[in-house]
Amino acid sequence: MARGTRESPPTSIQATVIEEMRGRIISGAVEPGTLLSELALAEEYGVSRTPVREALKQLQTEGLVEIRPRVGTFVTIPSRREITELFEMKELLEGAAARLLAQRGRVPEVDLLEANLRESDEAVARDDRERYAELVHDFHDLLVRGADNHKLEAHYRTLMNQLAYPRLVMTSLNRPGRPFESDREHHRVLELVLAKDGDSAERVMREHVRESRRALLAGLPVIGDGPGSR
Amino acid sequence: MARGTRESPPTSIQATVIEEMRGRIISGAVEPGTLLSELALAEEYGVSRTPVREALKQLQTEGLVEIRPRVGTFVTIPSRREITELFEMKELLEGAAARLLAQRGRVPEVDLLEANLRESDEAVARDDRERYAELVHDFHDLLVRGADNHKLEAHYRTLMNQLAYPRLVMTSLNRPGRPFESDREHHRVLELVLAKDGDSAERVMREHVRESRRALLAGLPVIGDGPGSR
DNA sequence: TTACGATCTCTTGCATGCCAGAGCCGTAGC
DNA sequence: GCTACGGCTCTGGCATGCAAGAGATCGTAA
Repeated sequence: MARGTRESPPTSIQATVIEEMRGRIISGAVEPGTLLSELALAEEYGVSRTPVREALKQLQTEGLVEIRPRVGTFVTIPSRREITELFEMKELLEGAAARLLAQRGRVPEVDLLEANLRESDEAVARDDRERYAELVHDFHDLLVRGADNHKLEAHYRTLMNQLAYPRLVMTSLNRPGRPFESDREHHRVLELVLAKDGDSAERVMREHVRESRRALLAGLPVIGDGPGSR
Repeated sequence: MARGTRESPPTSIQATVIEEMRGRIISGAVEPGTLLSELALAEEYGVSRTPVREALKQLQTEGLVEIRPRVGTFVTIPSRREITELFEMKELLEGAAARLLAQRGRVPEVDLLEANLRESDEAVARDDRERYAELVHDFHDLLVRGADNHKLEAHYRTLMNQLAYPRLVMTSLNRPGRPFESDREHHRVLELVLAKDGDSAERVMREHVRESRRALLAGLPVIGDGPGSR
């Protein structure tokens, strides 16, 4: 599954290729639909096709590329349906994370979340959307980590990679008033977590995800449906 | 992701190996901890190491095997912690599936679920635990499919494969009275789905999963903690 | 001008060979 | 008897070469 961090010592070639390519895809450095030739990548990285091939195969299972046998490997173009599904999963998993975190009580992640919100308030106050986007990312990341369920975390990361989320956050934050609302919603969630009210924390977190999705899709150009909407 | 079914025409060698090995692992035909040598498997299937290697790599991302570089590939031994996490995810995803299904209204899967419960009642009545175990599996499968969210379904399948669930179901059903309770809980869930009460369907489904987990762990021998509990 | 077809090129799938790291086992020294 | 060391064997990591399928392209014929 998506291991965004960790493991620097046993840097096998394919692990390097995986991280590199994953970074390019989720950052948008390579456009969806782009052909990723094994040979071209191998030459670019100065390695043989084998590790590249294995890296692409893993990225396929992560849903980031699509390997069409004997044709080519392409950066996945998410269909509208898939995006909807991904947001459903985001809502689901983050909601669950909020619940689990609330059940755990005061753990280090909660302190970090409080610090995050303090800085978020400042960023919103001075309308620093760039910085606030980072803080939003950190907030959600901390929440999921705080749930202390590695499976949940791994699957969450995989799904968010498919959304290429970092690119999208800015879109939603550019809507007037959205940063302020977002920040307030974060506060409500954390309050409920501190109150150890798992049920409510989950519910409010879900609402927050739905709101952010709405804000995002409203500011997004229409995306052509990919071929794979069944 | 785990594609349990589909895709017979483009049967590449590695796809064959993946399905075969996955089947062996989740059915318990190979013990957890077993060494899976690339060379041995290649000879067994009469192919070269390459497709075997790629198959094992995919099974690793599915969490079914663990590749220790330069050492060997082993069937994953889930730690107690991982099992707990997997059940948390099961509760989460099946609960969400129940909610989503309830929102969809009367779809074909609902009819199939009703048929499933009719047969389940009979199986329980005549104490046919073998058959009832199958029906339980179908029930949960239908529920998740009925949620009509491919991402949810794919991740659910992956997680359940890690649990090697089919092997476990019988354990819980051997507890006196458990089949009857289980069947009744299924009925309650479906009733709420039919009433389109998503909130309650999710809540009851979660309770059901927790109950089945309890029944299962109670009848299970203590498993030694794997090394990989971080 | 258009439609069809052969060919040609690019793609991945698979086989094979070599290499380095890890672990094991036997042996030698204490 | 115990410990430490050295080689041996097994493991996967990687490089490379060939084959087959898919798609584009260009020429030819209607």
